[in-house]
Amino acid sequence: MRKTTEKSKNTRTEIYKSAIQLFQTHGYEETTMRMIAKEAGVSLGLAYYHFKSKDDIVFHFYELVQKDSEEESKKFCESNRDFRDRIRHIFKYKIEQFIPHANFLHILAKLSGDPKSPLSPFSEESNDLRNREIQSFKYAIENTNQKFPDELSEIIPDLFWILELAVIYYCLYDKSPNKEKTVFVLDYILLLTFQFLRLARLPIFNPVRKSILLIHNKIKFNN
Amino acid sequence: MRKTTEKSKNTRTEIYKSAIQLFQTHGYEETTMRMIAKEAGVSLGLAYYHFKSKDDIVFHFYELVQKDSEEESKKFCESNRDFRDRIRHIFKYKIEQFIPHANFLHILAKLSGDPKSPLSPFSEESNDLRNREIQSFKYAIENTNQKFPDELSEIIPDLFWILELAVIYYCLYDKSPNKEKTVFVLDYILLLTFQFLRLARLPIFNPVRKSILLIHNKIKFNN
DNA sequence: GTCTATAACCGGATAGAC
DNA sequence: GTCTATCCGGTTATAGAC
Repeated sequence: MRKTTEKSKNTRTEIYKSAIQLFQTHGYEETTMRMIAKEAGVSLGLAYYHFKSKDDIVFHFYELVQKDSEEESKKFCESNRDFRDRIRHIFKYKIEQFIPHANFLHILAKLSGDPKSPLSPFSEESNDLRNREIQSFKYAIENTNQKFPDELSEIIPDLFWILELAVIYYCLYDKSPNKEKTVFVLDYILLLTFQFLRLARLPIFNPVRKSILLIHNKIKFNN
Repeated sequence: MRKTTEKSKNTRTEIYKSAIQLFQTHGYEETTMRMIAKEAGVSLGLAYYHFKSKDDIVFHFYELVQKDSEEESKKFCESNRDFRDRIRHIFKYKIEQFIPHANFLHILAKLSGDPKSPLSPFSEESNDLRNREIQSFKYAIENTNQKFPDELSEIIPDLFWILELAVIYYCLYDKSPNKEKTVFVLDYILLLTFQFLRLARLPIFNPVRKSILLIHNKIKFNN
């Protein structure tokens, strides 16, 4: 499946674009691989040569979103030193990327819900994707004035990754136009998070921090 | 699809048992509806008469688990007044029910991940299931000596339901034998939860409680 | 309403020729 | 890399028996 020639790459892109367009207009389930192939002007077999399954196309969509939001967040961090702004931007940007594709986002949820699927946030195949996303949060932490609870600072990126997962899930279920419910809730989720981070530095929080560290250490989802 | 006769009920049960048994031994994907029908000694058509899809069998499994754990938790609450014990028991019991079925649990995750599926925790169809589960937590709160943060006490059942959701998800992904990783982590999750509940009653937590209430009010997943 | 039997549809996925 | 033919299994349809 190496993409050596330029032509091959174009074909793959053509198939991908046809698929996404059909997903948007007809919905995922209603779109058949045969339709995708026809729309892209190629044979069914070729579609499967480039994408090993229908789901795989959605996985590719997710990869592109991931790559894009990574670059965007890096760029944003360079021009902005405020941790809260950085975090808010990472979350907001990802949601915005989802908005035009509301018609087939539920497949993301379905796929990621299956531990066997490469799209599962805990699968082998998405290790790379996950680590890169966590890396974005690590990046956001650097060169910022934000103070973190001492022992927790190491695992803050992981915690934010989990929070992001939760927000994304909520977003996938969100039926409101332009995901406005998610956007609204997000602000308060972040408010809560930062309120909590501030309190978590207090001495009375010692046992809580200990528990969190212990749990995190046991779970170790990012190898 | 009304089950009037005893015979019909038995047939349905037979199909269900055959299916579950095959799922356990061969795995969900490897088990075909034709195999299930054959194993149950009925025609393919009849299998579809009793279950509208292959997924529907898994949904039925979840219903049974839910019903069973509801009754069990009610019974337990009658003999035990300690809130922590009650909560721990609800969580543990559910995990234990999953253990023998580790082979096809990933389908639960997949189904529930799809907002369109009746198994989705936020879908219309599972409103009833969800409300009953939340009811279990409400039941656990009654007649107990546990103190709760004032304004939060109303929404504590909902919060525990979300926590349970998270634990179940972790459990579904857990590959360790007999879900021992989940069982281990669960204790610390609950420890953390109760540490937090205790702290949440302090005055410095006023703004945090406010945020939680606001978010909960906006989300309103249980209609 | 419950059940059998069988054929057919449909679409995801694969094999193998070129 | 690309195509055509084929498989496979979930699902549906039909026609009839009790």
